[in-house]
This record gives sequence, C-alpha cells and structure tokens, in this order.
Amino acid sequence: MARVTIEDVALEAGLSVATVDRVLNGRAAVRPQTALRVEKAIRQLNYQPDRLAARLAKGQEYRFCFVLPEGNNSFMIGLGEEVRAIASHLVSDRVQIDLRLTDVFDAATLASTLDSIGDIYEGVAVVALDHPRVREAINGLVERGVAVVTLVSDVPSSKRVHYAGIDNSSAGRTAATLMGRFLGGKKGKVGLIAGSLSLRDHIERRFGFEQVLAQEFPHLAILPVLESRDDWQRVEKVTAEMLAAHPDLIGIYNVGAGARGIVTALENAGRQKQITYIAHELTDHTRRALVDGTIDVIINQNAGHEVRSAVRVLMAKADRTPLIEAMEHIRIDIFVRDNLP
Amino acid sequence: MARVTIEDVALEAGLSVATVDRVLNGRAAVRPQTALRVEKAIRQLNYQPDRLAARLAKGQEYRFCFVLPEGNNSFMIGLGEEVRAIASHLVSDRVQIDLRLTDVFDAATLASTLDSIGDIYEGVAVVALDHPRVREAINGLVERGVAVVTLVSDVPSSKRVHYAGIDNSSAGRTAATLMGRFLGGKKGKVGLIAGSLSLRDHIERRFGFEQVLAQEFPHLAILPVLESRDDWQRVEKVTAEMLAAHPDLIGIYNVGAGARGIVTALENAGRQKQITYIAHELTDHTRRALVDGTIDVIINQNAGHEVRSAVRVLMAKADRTPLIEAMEHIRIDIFVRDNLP
DNA sequence: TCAGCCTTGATAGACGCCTATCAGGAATTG
DNA sequence: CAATTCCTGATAGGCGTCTATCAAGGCTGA
Repeated sequence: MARVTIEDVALEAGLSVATVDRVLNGRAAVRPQTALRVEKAIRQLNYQPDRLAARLAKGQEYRFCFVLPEGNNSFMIGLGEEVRAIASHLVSDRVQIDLRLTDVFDAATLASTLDSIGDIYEGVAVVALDHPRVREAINGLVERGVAVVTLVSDVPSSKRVHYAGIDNSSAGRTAATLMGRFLGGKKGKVGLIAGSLSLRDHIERRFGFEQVLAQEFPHLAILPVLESRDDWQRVEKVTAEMLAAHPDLIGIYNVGAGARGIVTALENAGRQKQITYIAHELTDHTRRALVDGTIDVIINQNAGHEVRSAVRVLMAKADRTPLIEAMEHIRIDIFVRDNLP
Repeated sequence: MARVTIEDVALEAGLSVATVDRVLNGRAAVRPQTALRVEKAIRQLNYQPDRLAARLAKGQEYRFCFVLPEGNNSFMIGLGEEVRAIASHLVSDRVQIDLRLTDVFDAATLASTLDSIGDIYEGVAVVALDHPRVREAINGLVERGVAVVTLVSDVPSSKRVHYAGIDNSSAGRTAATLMGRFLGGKKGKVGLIAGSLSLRDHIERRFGFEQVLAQEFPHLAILPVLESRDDWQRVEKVTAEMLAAHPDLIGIYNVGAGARGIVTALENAGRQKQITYIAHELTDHTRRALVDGTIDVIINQNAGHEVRSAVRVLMAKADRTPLIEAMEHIRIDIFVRDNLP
C-alpha cells in the first residue's frame, strides 16, 4: 500500500538506484539489456514517479509569458484579470506568469514583441493576429525551444503546439442556426457587423454564419458586412444607418465587440423587440441587454477556461507530460436569459 | 528572484526556523507578539509556502471515494469512465480515487453504502438521492470529518460542502425558452417526459420548464408529465401513446434519459420534422439524432468537468486551501447541430 | 598484457518543509 | 528568591527524487 519508490524498483531489478535513475532520466549510457530489466521492474511494481519529489529536487520552475492586447475591450480586460488570478494562485506551485500587453492588431509590433521575449520563458501564450510576420515570430520562438500556445485567436499555419480557444466557424454556424430558428419562417433581412475583417476569428464566424444561413434559411437575406473596428461608437453609427435603410431588417449578428452600440441604436429606433439580435461575449453590458430582452442570445467563450487551459498545456509541454485532450477543448457557451451564470 | 523560504522569513523576523514553523503550523504555544513578528516578515517578503515541499514532507496522500449509480445509463457510465481517467492521471500526484457502484435510487441502500465508508477517505463524492435517510448519512460522514461533495444531483439540506453539477431548474427554464422561441408563434401542445418524479434534478427541470412556458409562452399547452423510469423502452411506449392521442403535439421535452425511445416513436409516427424535440445529455444516440434533425437541441452537463471539479474541491477542502469559485461553476451546455464537440 | 573505455555501484548533498527532541533562557508563580 | 512553567533556539532526520563524483570491475584493442 505504501508508495513504490525508485529504491524498490532497484531492488526488484537487482540493480542500483543510480542505474535506475539513469534509465529514467536517460542521463548516461546504459546497456540496452539493463534498461530492459529496469523497465520490467517498473511494470511489475507499477512504479509511478513522484512528481512532487521530482519537481522539488529539480528546483524546477515554470515561467510563462502571456501576450495580450492592450486597450479597453471588455473581453480582453477580463482575460487579463483571469491571467493575474491564476498567476497568483499558482505561485505556491512554482509557476510564474508574466503578463505583457501590446498592440496585437499591428503585425510588426506583435512580431517584435514576440521576438524580444527572452529565453527565460518555457512557454508563451499569445492572442495572435494571423499574419506572416507573426507566424514567423511564433516559429522563431518554437525553434528556440519555447512552447507557444495561441489564445482566443489562432495561427493555424504556425508551429504553435496548441490553440486554446473556441472553433469560431462553428460559433458562426451556431449563431446562424439560432437566428434562423428564432425567426421561425419569417422573411426579411439580416445584418452582420464585424470588428475587423483581418482578424481570423471574425472572418471564421462570418463564414460559418453565412454558410448556414444561405443553406438552411434561404428566405433570409444577408446584408453586406459592416466593419466596426470593435469600437462601440462606430458600431452604433453603422447600426443606426442600417436600421434606417432597412425597415424590413429582422436580425442582427454582431461578430465582434462593441455590442452596446447596437443596443443603443436599437433603443433609439425603438426596434429592440422586433429584431432578433445575437451577440458575442458575456460582459456587463451584454448581460444586461440579454436580461432586458434586447439581445436574444449571447455566444461566449469563457476567458477563465481558456487561460487555465493554456497554462495546463504549457505545463504539460514543459515537462513532456501527457494531457487529457478532452479536457482542453474549449466549448462554445450559449446563453439565453435563463442560464446566465 | 529566488524562492523565499522559511529560512528567509526567520532571518527577517530575527527568529529561528523552528519558531516560524510553529507559527505556520500552529503546533506549539508561541507568544502573540512573536507570532506578529513572523506574520510581518511573511508579508514583507511575500513568502509563499511551497506546496510541493510541504506535501512531500508530510507524506500527505489524498484518498477519495466516488459513489455512483450502477446500471447501464449511458451518462452514468460515462461519468464512471471520467472518474477512472482522472484517477489514473492523478496517481503521480499522490491522489487515490476509489470508485464504488451502488443502487443510488434506493435510499436505504445508498445510505448504508455511505455509512459503511470507512474513515480512510478524506473526501467522498456521491450522486445523491434527496431523501432524509441519505441526508443523514451524508451528515454523518461530514461529522466524522469527511468532506462530502454531491455530484450531478444535490441534497441541498445536507451538510455537504459543495455541489458539483448544473443548476437544473435553470436547465429547465432554458429548455422552455428555446422551445418557445423555436416554435415561433405556433399554437399547440407540448409533452414532457421525466425519468422519475422522485429525483431532484428531474423535478427541478420540470419546474423550471413549466414556469417559463406558462409565463412566456401561454399559447403552448403542457400535457401531463409522463414517467419513464429512464428506461428507453418505456419511453418509446408512452411517447407513442402520446403521439397517437395528440395530433396537435408540436413539442417534446425529455427531462431524463432514454432519449432513443422518443426518436424511435417519432420515426415510427413519421413526425420527426414536425415536432421540436429537446433532450438532455449528449450520448452517441442523442448526438446522432441531433445531426439527423430529429432532436433540435441537446442540453448537456459535462461529466468530465463535474468529476474534475469535484476532485479539485475535495483536494482544496482536504488541505484547507482556497479555491477559485468561478472555476467550479458547472455550466449548462447547449448543443445544436453546429457546435457539437 | 596493459592502457583505456564502458557500464554499474555507492554515496553524499541538495530541494523546502515537517516533526521531534533537547537545552537554555525568559517569564511567572508562590 | 527559588521553583516552575513557558518560549524559543538549535539541530537531526526524513519525505522521494535528482545530480554529481569516485571507485570498481569487465571489456576492448593494440
């Protein structure tokens, strides 16, 4: 019942602790047949190395860096808070997490930030713009032996080890299905507002949305996409214009941030109740609008889960430990008024 | 930059390591003013005890027991697998998890199982029937110093430290909102099928569902609840009867298991496409039916998350460590065809 | 046959904390 | 003021693993 230690293994194999250790950590040359004896003993005793003792002995510390967008986007601010929360929680587990804010929307700036990250880090998590320059910077880190995880927004063509975020085209498709079903058989126009058409996540959401809407709900016409730069004042302006131009508008899908701009525009036009409005990300503003009934559905990604998943993956990669795949899948949250947390 | 150790604290406070340790672990009597000096030094140096070293030194092991229902309910089988998975994953972290299957639907059996659990466990997680006998058994464990977490189904009136599961009345309300919205303004009847009306989770789902449907969608009539005992053959039978009796049935909400029975009944009647069907729990069967379009929405609770959350809570309770509350909230998954994992 | 290499054993010390014990000084009591 | 009791210091040994070093054989090749 007591713990099986390295010593027990050595005894069982008729070898010394030193040799067993050599095999376990592949440090010095050991004859193949000796290694086999060790492995056999390990299997027989079902030896499980004690991670605690190992980490203590190695004096191993994890140092990770999270690179997030600067600015006042509610979601990103929340993301930063989650990073800080988990960071202070993990100090006593010998994990140190630094937070670096930068202009991730500018490829050159982001890339040089990544380039400048010293090799003091075992891993880096980054909210990444999908741009060749950024891809190269990520690959550079990976080649220097730093594990890189993309967060929220992916760069699939890079060598990052993992993407901690939702499947955005799936999110767009889900929005379309809900939009179509909520509208019943009603005919009319649907408007789509995106933050920026150079951000991969927004592109994918739009793509998924348009695909399903065109295929499953052909009676709904999609208006040309409006760009908002995730700025709620601009969102309000373009929405107001759209509302004025299309009296038969019955649905709005806001792919990016700035949801409050749409709320204001809808209220000003007095059309909150007639228009089905689907937004992304649960914030104070969107939450209130959902309860009011102005927003019908919020599609959300849980920032805390994403951050913690990124940390787990980075830790696993740092000491080549297996991870439970299913645990790292970030699900798409769907909120209606009734299941708000 | 190096780690702050107990020795540094002793130095800073002008005391010995022994005294600092006495304060930290409250072992022997220490003069209040001395304790204050230690605490001040700890704050100044921002000392964080090394959890690894502490656990190693104490030779601390966590032993937990999970009590789950026996039987062939897909969801519960999946739950058991998740327990096994996390158990084998945590062996190297000095956590041992035993799994015990019992008839949780029989209060006496479940209670005596709980009573018989020796004090070898620091914590117990149980899928609990809400019954006075069971409540007493839980309280008995708690009084013997065992941390108890209810899993999937709660016993709110007991002294359990935590409930790892979804808010079922919220799940019911969500189902109602989706049902109402999906049906647009259509008038007709909605059927409700429950596993057992003595299981708390089913009662709460029903309650939430009826509440919202009556209030928000008064044009939809709810048929009397049918009991299925979570047996799909019985589900099929009662559904077939309901379909025959009500040609104007336009919605079905299945609160419990046995979703496949409804699928078969709907197919036999050829009314899959005309009836909006909302089911619980993502399994192979429900998944297939969702893709087919027979099921319109699946409301799910993620068994893996529930199990892992239960383990985290038990660990935190075992060594009186704080936990991140928000992290332990189990969300309600809503799946349509487009966001299946 | 001897130098040199390869493989293995033995062992010490570290990682940061816990537990226990003993001794000496301080504070309290009568 | 002496006899207790109370606090504190010093130190050893352990938890399971890693790292490093030295020594002892066995083996190879010239």
